[in-house]
Amino acid sequence: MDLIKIYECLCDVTRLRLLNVLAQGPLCVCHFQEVLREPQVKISKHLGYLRTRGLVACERRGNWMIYRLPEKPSRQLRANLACLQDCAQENPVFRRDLARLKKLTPAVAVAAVYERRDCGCESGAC
Amino acid sequence: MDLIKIYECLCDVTRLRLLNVLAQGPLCVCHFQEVLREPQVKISKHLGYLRTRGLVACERRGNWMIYRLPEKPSRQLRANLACLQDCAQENPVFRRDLARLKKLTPAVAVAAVYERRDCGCESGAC
DNA sequence: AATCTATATTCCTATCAAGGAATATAAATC
DNA sequence: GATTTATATTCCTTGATAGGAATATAGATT
Repeated sequence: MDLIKIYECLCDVTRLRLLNVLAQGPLCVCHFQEVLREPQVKISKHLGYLRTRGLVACERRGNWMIYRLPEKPSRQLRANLACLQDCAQENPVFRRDLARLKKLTPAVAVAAVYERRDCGCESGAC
Repeated sequence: MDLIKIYECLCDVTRLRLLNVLAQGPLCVCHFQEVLREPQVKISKHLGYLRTRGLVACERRGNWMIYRLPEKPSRQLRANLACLQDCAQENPVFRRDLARLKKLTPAVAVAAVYERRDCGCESGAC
């Protein structure tokens, strides 16, 4: 049952945080590391988990791997992501992540990161 | 994090089915067995799992144990139960369960089962 | 080609959950 | 009090997952 797969993805804090951040727009792994303050393995593994189950998509750009929410999520996924957004509002952990996300690109709107055609990393290579 | 606990409860088919049925009103274990067509251990264990995590409450009435959704669910639980209801609509498994539930008390509205002050079992003892 | 950077994978260990068989408990009935 | 009915718990095995250390890969840079 698809629904189960979705819930399995949602029952880990790290994955919830990833999805919550992704709701603001695509992001590369190195930025997730900064935003969540979690080790690379952990971030990468959980993103992989979400990817194999269709909750996120990704695309390589240079060295960077850009993750995003799927373009056409199923009704069930859409409903649950919306519910998560609702529930995450009041939670300090999620709010802190979003605060750090905004700091990542000072003076630049969060959503604009990828319109600049790089991932925001220093080298500007991507 | 409370939210995680909720999602952990939701990532098992049997528990989803139990919650879906409970959304129609309280029910005793023996009726869950009939509705889900699953063995007693399985039903009882999953209800216990849900109970210890606060997703259902229960009350003994004679030999029967009546389970119900909590009277004052948290905002997060409310949101997720509503989301589940939404998602379950289109799923044949859930629909079949509800169909069996209705058959349990022929000529009686489902919600009326407990207003009759018994659990609907033959002996009428509860 | 050697190196660097970003990301993924492998290997390990520990924990948890599911399912079933068997048994225990608790209340009702005889 | 013995039995029956409804439900819970224990014990067992099996499979899944999380986390981290170490290593591999893939692309960019020099």
